[in-house]
Amino acid sequence: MPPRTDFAQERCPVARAMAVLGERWAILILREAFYGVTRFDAFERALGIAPNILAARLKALVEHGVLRKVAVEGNRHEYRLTDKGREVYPAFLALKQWGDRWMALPEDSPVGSVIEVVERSTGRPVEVAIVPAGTVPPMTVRDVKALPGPGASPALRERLETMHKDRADAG
Amino acid sequence: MPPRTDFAQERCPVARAMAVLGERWAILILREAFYGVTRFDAFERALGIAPNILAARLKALVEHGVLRKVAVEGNRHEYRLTDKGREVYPAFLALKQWGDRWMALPEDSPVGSVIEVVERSTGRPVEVAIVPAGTVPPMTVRDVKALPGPGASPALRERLETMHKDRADAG
DNA sequence: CAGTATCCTACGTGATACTG
DNA sequence: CAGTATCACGTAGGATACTG
Repeated sequence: MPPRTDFAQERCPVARAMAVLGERWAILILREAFYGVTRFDAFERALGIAPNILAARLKALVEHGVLRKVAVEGNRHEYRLTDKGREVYPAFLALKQWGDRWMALPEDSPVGSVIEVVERSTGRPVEVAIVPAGTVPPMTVRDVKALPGPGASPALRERLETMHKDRADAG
Repeated sequence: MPPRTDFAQERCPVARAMAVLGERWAILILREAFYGVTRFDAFERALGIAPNILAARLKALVEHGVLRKVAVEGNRHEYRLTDKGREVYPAFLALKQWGDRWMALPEDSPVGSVIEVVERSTGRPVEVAIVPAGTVPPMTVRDVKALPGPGASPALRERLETMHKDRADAG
């Protein structure tokens, strides 16, 4: 039986990226990580994912160097973003932008997206764009903040608020 | 058996995006489309994908409105990018950038990436960046050109050249 | 709290052969 | 050329129960 082609060995960097990020849950786990989640059970509840598959996905992400597993007091662990993981953020944001624009559901609020991402220092909304290399100051996930957009549910609103409080910086 | 959770119904736009793009072959099919491929057998050869699965993936992409199937003379067809499909490009480029930086293989040329994307009008290399919304002129896949980078194989070089010749514009 | 351990199923994938 | 038709397989995903 031919094993499915291993994209990690492909020449194309996008194929290799998808070997890590293309798995259905990977990006959603990273989404939570970007929003500040670090603990197993927090991922579990936020995603509604079975613990066995969450464990498998986290393990894969750690093996790929996107997250690191850090022991904290009392055999607890935290899953923290690495630099490699943090740099997924532009791709993530690009996907969010595309999803907002092109994958809206009929029942979605017409007024706007569920989450708005703004520059942390100025509060201005940000976007992902193709630009001539080196012409704009680099901005990372650390420079931005997720705010509840017009379409956000009360539950999401609360989640985002508690997050910003907890956030000591999960570097 | 509970069907796997349908990401297309999720609240998160990224989840919905991944319902379409997260499937392993989808992005690679789009890669070829971005590089100008439109015909079934051209996708088949470029990707080394089995015809049945290519057919299934193309069908899904058409259903999602990312490609359109256009009849041309002599029961031939072309798969052309829609606006929705073209706007995947920033996300694609972001993934390429990340793959180039973080998923390099040991045997990769240390000198640079296999494909370099440059602004069509000026020849300057481009990149994807997070910017304050509305501060840069929007650039699309039509404004850029893929060139063989330092690490490109002769075969790839030739593919890119013939592409740029063929390219009448697959809108 | 942070996972393992089982068991199960559907689907994405693959090879190959065939058709209008 | 542009696919469809079979058949088969592995594995991500899921439910649930259990452990240090």
